[in-house]
Amino acid sequence: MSMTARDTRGVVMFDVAKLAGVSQKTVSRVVNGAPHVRPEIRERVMAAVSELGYRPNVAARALVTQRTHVIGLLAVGTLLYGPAHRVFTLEQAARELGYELALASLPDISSDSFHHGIQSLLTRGVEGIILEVPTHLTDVDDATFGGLPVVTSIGKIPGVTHQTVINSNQREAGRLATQHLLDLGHETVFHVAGPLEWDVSQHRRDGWADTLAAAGRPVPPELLGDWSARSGYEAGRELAERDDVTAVFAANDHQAMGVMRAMAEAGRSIPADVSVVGFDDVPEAEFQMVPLTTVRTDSYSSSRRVLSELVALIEHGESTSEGIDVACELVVRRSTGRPPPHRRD
Amino acid sequence: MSMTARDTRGVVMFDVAKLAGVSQKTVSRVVNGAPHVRPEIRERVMAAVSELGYRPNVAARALVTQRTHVIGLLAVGTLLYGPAHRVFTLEQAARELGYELALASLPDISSDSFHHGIQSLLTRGVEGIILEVPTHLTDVDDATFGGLPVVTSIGKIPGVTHQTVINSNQREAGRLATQHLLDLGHETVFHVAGPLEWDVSQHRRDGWADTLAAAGRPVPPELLGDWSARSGYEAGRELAERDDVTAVFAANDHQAMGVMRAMAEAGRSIPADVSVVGFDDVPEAEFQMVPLTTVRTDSYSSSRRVLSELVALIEHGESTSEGIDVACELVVRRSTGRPPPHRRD
DNA sequence: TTGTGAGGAGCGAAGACCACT
DNA sequence: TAGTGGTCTTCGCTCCTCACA
Repeated sequence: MSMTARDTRGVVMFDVAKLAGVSQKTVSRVVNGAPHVRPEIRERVMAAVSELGYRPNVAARALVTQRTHVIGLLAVGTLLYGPAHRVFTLEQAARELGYELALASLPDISSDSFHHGIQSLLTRGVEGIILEVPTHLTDVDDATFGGLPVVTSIGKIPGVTHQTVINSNQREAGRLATQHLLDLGHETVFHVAGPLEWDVSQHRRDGWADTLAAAGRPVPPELLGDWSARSGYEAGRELAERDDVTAVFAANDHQAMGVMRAMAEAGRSIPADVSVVGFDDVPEAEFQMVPLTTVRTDSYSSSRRVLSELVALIEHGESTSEGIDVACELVVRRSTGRPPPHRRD
Repeated sequence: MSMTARDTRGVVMFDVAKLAGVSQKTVSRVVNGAPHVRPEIRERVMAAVSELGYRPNVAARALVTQRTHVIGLLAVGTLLYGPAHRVFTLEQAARELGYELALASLPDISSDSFHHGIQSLLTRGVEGIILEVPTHLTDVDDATFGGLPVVTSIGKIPGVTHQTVINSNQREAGRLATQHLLDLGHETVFHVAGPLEWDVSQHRRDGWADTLAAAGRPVPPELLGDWSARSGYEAGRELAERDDVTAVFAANDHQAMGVMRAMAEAGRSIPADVSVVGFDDVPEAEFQMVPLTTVRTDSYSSSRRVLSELVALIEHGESTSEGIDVACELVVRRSTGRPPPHRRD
């Protein structure tokens, strides 16, 4: 008589022990790969485990070991390419290190939902927290995170001790994009920023502004987008009205697409009349009707760094390194070129 | 003397009880909103809870209640727009119903990683499973899922009893797209399908083929993509070589973008020479240099349906409904138009 | 002695049951 | 008798202690 599926639920260690003719403790040893078990007995136990379809109860284990092996991720804007991509690479990195990810995606950028999210993670028993939210939300102290280690790629959080900051070099990335356009001969570069509540927006913008300033060029006021192609389109329409716009750096690829669309609609051709640079290198950027020049960051290795930092903090209570820099790279395609030869003064 | 952050970890119900001057059981009642507690005592307990920063231990609770309130999601291709979007809408829907999502994203479409994923979910103590993977992987029976309820939008799984199938109408969607192109006067429609291991690819393709057949039109062999813009581009280059191609239906928007790129490169203009329809209505589809005509499905309501089905199965052991249809809608933009007037025979 | 196994306590919370009003 | 609150047991597992080769 074989077990039915339903029965499987109720199989506990004791049942396995009984079937294998050993003590429950021995089963525990086998299941956890502990030493001091004769190979013969080990096999007998394993056989009983698979015969009964035994599966250890994580709740019971967590209760006694005081460990959950769960890492909390607090994120915003998970419907956007960047954040979504980040979630999945982090999830994969977590799995590789023997942890699971508990996701709390905030519905909006408010202090309320931030604290809600944190509470929810703490309640779920996470052992560490990854913060992928704007720092300005984090008017907090150690108590907010229940003393857990915190890792973030968005900048140092004042008042929190157990934290590591991964510098993903957004500023440098903004510099790369801008310098590329200047090198092509553009007088200056216009910028369609992301929402300024996001730290990355600020960093990319700062990189842009710094580069222009360093080159002694005028720094035009930036336009603001919300990461969407629509917002890029709207900004693009404004820019298309001015005939001194020959180069635009958008804070992400989707905004850049919107800019390109607006330019096309206004009869400005890309890159002959206007050059456009994006950010993210989304997979389809290369296959736009005008392939998009963009900046790519190594998000995989960044995620892996973030996670190994956090795991080190959790398991040894110490950080393996201080600031960590992640590489970024300019990918030049067809949407950028020399400025048009004839320009009014 | 206030508690430090670290101490917060060790606060248990008994501590709260002591501080409030009641029994542990009473604290339990208050925390769980159980009746038979005087308002006065309730408040006293609440005060103690927040003073100590008490937070219930999920593991202990799960152990005794035999409930985890966790739903498992098995998904593939989570880096793609469609699946990623689905994960986040499902996660939100789960939260709304008081559950959490445990995500297992498969690294590849193999039977091995499928079973690994399932095992991982079962070990995590999920109470139900959402399957977002190709059905052909599921050569399984009830035992595979530990007798847990299963919900899927990809089609009925043979051999599994506790399941509900949400029909997301992919076939109808393929029909919509194809009929739109025929209505515009195109002789026939070419198709760049997704990987045929994915059920949705098959359904969309079937909808396309059926429509052509029903209209008595030739059904050209479909080209195969892998969901990426690159694969769309490659298919597009093949199509661009033929001068009888005036209409293309791509199985997703990114493939459609690749097709458009290839056409542009070959000097075929859109929609004057070639019409292109995509699928998904990704947010940037509207803001492509030629805004993309596409098919949109209501993924939010679909996710909500999937989840409420599963929760009903978990909590009452029964399905609230049989097959469920989810709406889809054609969004006509600029990438489709009448076929070019002059065509060779 | 040193491996190898068994027995018992306890993790934190909830439910059955009992004891007061 | 109802409403309130407390006591004791239990969930499944791991660790500590101890017994046996």
